[in-house]
Amino acid sequence: MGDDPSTPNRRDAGRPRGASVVAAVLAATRAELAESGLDGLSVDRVARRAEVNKTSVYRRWPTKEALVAAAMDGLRTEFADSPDTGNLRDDLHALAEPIAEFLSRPEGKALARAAIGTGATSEIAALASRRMTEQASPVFAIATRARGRGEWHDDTDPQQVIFSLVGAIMHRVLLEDADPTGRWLDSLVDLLHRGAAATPVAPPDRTTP
Amino acid sequence: MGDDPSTPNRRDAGRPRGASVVAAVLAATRAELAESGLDGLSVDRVARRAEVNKTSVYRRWPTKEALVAAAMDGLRTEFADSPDTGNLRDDLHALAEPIAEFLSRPEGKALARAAIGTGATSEIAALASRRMTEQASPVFAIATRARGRGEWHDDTDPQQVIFSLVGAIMHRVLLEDADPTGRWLDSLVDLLHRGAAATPVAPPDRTTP
Amino acid sequence: MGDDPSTPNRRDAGRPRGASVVAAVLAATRAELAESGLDGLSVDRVARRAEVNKTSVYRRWPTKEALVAAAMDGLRTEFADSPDTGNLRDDLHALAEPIAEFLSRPEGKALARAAIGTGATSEIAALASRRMTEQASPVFAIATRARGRGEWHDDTDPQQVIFSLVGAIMHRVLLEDADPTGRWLDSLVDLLHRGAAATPVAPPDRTTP
Amino acid sequence: MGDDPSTPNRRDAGRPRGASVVAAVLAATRAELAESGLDGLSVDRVARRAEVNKTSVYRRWPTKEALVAAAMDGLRTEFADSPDTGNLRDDLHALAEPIAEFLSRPEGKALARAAIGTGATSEIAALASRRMTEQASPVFAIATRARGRGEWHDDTDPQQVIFSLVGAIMHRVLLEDADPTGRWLDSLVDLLHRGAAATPVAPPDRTTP
DNA sequence: TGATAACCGAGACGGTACGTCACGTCTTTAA
DNA sequence: TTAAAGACGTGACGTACCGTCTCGGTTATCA
Repeated sequence: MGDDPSTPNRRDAGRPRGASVVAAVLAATRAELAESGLDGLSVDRVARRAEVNKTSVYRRWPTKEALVAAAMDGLRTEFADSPDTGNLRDDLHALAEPIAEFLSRPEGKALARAAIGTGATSEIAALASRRMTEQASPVFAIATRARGRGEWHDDTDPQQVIFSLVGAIMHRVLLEDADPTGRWLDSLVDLLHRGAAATPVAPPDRTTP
Repeated sequence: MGDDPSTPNRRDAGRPRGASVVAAVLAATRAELAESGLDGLSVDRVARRAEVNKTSVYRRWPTKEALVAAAMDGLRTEFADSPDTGNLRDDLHALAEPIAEFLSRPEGKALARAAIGTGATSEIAALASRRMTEQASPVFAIATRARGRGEWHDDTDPQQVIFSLVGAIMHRVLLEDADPTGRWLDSLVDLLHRGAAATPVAPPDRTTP
Repeated sequence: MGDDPSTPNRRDAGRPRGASVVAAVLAATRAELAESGLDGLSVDRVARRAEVNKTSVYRRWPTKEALVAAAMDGLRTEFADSPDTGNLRDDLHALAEPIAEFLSRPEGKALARAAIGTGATSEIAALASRRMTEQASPVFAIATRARGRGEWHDDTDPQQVIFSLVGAIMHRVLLEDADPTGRWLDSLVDLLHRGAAATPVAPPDRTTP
Repeated sequence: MGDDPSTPNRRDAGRPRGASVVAAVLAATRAELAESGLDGLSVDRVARRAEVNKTSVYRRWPTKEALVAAAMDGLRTEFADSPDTGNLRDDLHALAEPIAEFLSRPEGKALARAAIGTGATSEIAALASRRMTEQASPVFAIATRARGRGEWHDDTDPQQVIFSLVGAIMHRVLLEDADPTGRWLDSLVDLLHRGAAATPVAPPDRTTP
């Protein structure tokens, strides 16, 4: 006794949490979310589906929010790096494409719905925002490159471009229930490209003399 | 059976539905919606708040959806007529402004959240879409006028302009929890104006020779 | 309108309570009590057994105590009138017999256990006391009659006689798990009769000269 | 595994059981029992109060019953020897007094309640019976002495006297929530003394010639 | 004017889910 | 081996809403 350096601040005592439980619950949560939406989501059913006890769910995730957020956190789509295609239009398209893809998937839709449905202050919305920010960050690099090439309109806020993009896609996916397919997305990117570009842009498919 | 003409085909017998009940319930619904959001909404509480019996609520609106839709139907903002300002940019701004205003109000937010949260097939989303369509319809007139003046870019789909506008505003209001204020909205309209316009647009504040 | 005397203080509004529910629940409660004892009693199980919803149970009986008390209230054994047999000893026996019988039955045992187990201030104990008092009241009549015949010992408190009687029976039934059968009860009554009587008492079966 | 003397034939290896754990747990159990009664008793709370782990409780006492029984076993009141006062009445009083005293104390009450509440077949009831039997055993000596003095009524079963005594006290303490005070106890002993005695007994305060 | 039919308030009812608590078993690390 | 720590399945707790139902009492309209 005395200045015992090995103070028993045992932080790793006790039976460790079974990894399988976490996985099963989160998977079940994602499945339920995709099927029934956020407010059709019941902890009881999630637990039943994961073949895990309700208390085991509550032990880790004290609120439904936290559970959904955790489930969504596992969705980390790898859409981080958008390549330098050499021109603004294709850079924007490369940025938009994985976002559209993500929001087309049931889980992506569910996350978006949940984020919007629960309000801006919710944990879920925060998560979604974080995701979006991660994804949106390349837009600054794109803008910088474009500006270097004289392609960027000075008055354009890069964030506004990306948010318009995302907003339009969300509108299409969540309210119109339509897919953000290739042609549609092309057209949208063209629209915003013209808005962001310094000079008039030739129509993409018609050859200019 | 029988061709008795005096058969009591009385369709309008009985005590008529009190109008006050409708008003009270819808008002209570709107209030609860603004306070607690869509899934914090309980018929029991609405009825209690309206000082009306639960049965009287269910008699008219069989589902929670229908109730919310009816409540929202009373929101008819008068944003139908956008004037002809003589140029595309201001036409677009005149179109965007009331939308932004509507989505800033608590009830507007609530409607948007509800529409998105309940899924694209829901009655509420249908209502929201209808509202949006009503509001968006002038965009075709705007496009036609602009085309007449040689201001409209041929490849631009008017719908896509309006949906980008709405989507960007929704993103700002519902996810970023920020107001779509004058400067921000100006900037957004500029962006989309440039996208929709046939020719390069001079920066709004710098005079070009 | 005006001074309407028939003020709508409708006490009988609403759907009337189904009598069958009450009966089923109380029966189930008694059965569970007899099987599992007081703290083996679960509202969940009672409801399941009665094929009634849990909420329907809670609607009427807010606590487990109240439920048990109500169930026990249905036990009103008809042991109110003890006849005048003409002598003290038989009067006492006539008083003791139905008590012993009641405490031998499973429900009687359960009530006694519950009353004692939950503490003297509980609703159940109050009920048990009431029952006991109802039953014990004839002891005063018995004492009065006996005093008239010169059979009652002046210093004896009638209540103490009845409480000794009940206490002894409870001890036998609840702690020794033995039946208060005829011979044993005879003997107990004899003991207390001698204690309560003014003069020495001859043994019941041996003839005195 | 040869006969290596230094082979750890460790029969006493491992961490020794801390004696303090037992004491702490039993003390906590008694405290909780007195506070919350038998079914307000939770192993979790006991462990927390004793600042001991739940596991350590279960290691020693596999059931709640066993725990309570063990806790009660520490109550050994020293009421074993009742002196020979030379007459039956005072012998009985000397026997009754410590019993009444024990049942007045909170722990005594708790034990009695627990014994009755858990049913006759429970470990606790067995313990209580054992206690009672230990305490009651002198009644045979008392009866024998009284019979020697011609004071004992032949038909009286000594056990029945003691059980009536105990039963009456329990009734008073557990159901009436009253103390078995001196005067009341005197009166009870008188009643049973008269019942047990061979000859009529003079009132204790009036002198007979 | 009176029957008829709908409205309305009140509340019972069977469900489902909520989030919490205690149980007793188990698995792990530290002493 | 014991102890502390805590995960885990089980099951009950008491509450809140859901949507349906059965009542009694109230208005209207129509015969």
